[in-house]
Amino acid sequence: MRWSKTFIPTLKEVPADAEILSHQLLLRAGLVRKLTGGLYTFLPMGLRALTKVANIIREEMDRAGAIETSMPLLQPVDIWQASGRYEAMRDALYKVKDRAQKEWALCPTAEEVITTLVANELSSYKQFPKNFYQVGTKFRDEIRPRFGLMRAKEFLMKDAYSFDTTDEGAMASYRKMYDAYSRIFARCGLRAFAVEADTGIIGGNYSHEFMIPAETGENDVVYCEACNYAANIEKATSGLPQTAARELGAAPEKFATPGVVTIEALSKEPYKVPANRQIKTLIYIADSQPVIVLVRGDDQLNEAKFMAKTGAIESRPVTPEEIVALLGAKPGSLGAVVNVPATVKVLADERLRGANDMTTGANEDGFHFRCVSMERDIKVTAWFDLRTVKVGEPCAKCGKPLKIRRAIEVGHVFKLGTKYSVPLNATFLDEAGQRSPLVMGCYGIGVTRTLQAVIEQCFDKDGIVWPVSVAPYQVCITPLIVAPESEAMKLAEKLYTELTAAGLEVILDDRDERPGVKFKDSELVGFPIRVGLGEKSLAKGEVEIKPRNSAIQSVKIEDAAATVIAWVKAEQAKLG
RNA sequence: CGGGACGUGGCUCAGCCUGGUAGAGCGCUUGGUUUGGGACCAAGAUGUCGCAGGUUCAAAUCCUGUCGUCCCGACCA
Repeated sequence: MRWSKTFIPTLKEVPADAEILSHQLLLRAGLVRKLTGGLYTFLPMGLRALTKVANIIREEMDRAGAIETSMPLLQPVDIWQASGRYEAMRDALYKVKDRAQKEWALCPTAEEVITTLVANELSSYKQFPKNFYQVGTKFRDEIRPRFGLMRAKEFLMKDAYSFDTTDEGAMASYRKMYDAYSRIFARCGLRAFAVEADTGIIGGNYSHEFMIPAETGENDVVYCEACNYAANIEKATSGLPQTAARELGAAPEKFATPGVVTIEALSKEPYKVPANRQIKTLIYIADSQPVIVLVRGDDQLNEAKFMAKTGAIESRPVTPEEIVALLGAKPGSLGAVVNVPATVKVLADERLRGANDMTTGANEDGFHFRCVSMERDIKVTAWFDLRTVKVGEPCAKCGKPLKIRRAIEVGHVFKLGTKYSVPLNATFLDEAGQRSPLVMGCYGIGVTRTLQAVIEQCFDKDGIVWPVSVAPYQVCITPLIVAPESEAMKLAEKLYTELTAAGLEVILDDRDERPGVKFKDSELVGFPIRVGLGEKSLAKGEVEIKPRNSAIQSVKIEDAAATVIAWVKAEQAKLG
């Protein structure tokens, strides 16, 4: 490809509405342009890089035994209603109406479609296991698109769905995808790691997310360097001891706390009740039902855990007005000792189990109880792990201090079980003629997001530094004189032909620009290796070879092609 | 949806407080000089100052509303 014939609108200045570095580089290197919030046009360089990522994924999916398909983007809503996700997806599901006012959904993911296919077409145990995948556009009505391609309304995703006849089979399918994912991200030049994850509305009971460490990520990951434990903070647990038991008074004792409405205020003079001896009482509305949640005063409720444990599809904190109506007191004086309506569930964090001599609100403005025992004085409906892990807490597996870092989620694997196969009737007949639901798994990779994650991880002060596996072109030939009969241009053409014939992807910068402009542009766009052809080096019978990630070297003209080919092959080998 | 910021040529921004002829740099066009790290000189083109109302002799500037963008939170590949 000739630079002058393609379209690479590089930007010298940083666009005002791009905050994070990878988003700025995406725009500055001329990979994409925004149409409007969350919607981007892929320009030639961006599309080539995106296609590279998609093809790496395809190769690894095929290698893992998955088979490629393509499912409709426009889906009938009745299958969404059948799976129960029409409700669960809520506003994230884009809906459109046709001329008959019938409602359709724009594909955010395709469990319903593939399960319907399998239900209709496959019925014998002999036909399984099967794993169907596709690489296609997905739509989500994001509350807030941001960070360029990271969270967009429309994005490219690889989604795969496995069907097995047994739980062990499903586990094996899961493992295959897990391993394929590790290879995919490594081949993209990414340092990815897997963490235990919450399943959210996709469902199932076992799940890992693949994360790219990055300060601009939207996830907090808890990890242990000693034993490799790693989990999304929405799921992570630690090995903290339960609250120590103490001598306990005969009964809860009410005392006046005028104006005290925070844990912190109660921990100070004159009360001096440390936060770890207080019970924090939170009220949520989960699927329109009020629920009381108790965590220790120095702990933070983890809403993802709350959602997962209660199975709620929607929850929110109550309003102050609702609290007064429910418990008779304003926030700051709430507790679960007295005046709790019998219909309201009380969920307590495991860390409070056995705790006594605790202090909590009295459901009366300006009063608290002390000498409260969780077991004796509070009717707990259910105990769960509901707290958020904090940095430095001991690892539950090995006791070493846990760390927390930000990360970008690029992939997610789920063991779904029969969540979709049962309602959508995807069953098989076993050897005995018995009908059972298929055991499913689903596996997603955000392709566009992965592309941006590569940029987020591979850059320097001059621009993108593509791994050869993802680069739009592997080689950039830069003649400094472009007159057709010049020695530089003739040699450039010759090299172009040789390298292309050797199977490399090459761009020839034939623009009549000053050297500085061409060098800066090639570095900004980030081609892995550049061949510079100018009068100075040609006079010595040499060309200049500049890998993007290392120093410039002079090479004899006759060795140029071989050197470049060897370099690219070596880089490819490094990525596996 | 809640909290914050911002909308002025293709891009980055100044001007607004204190109303009075719409600016700079980059980019673009033409000519010339340059030619190994984002050149220089000259001449040009490009704006309903987001939109709609209002105040005023006069609004980019003040007021009201509205739309859009970005940042923080809930959502997720």
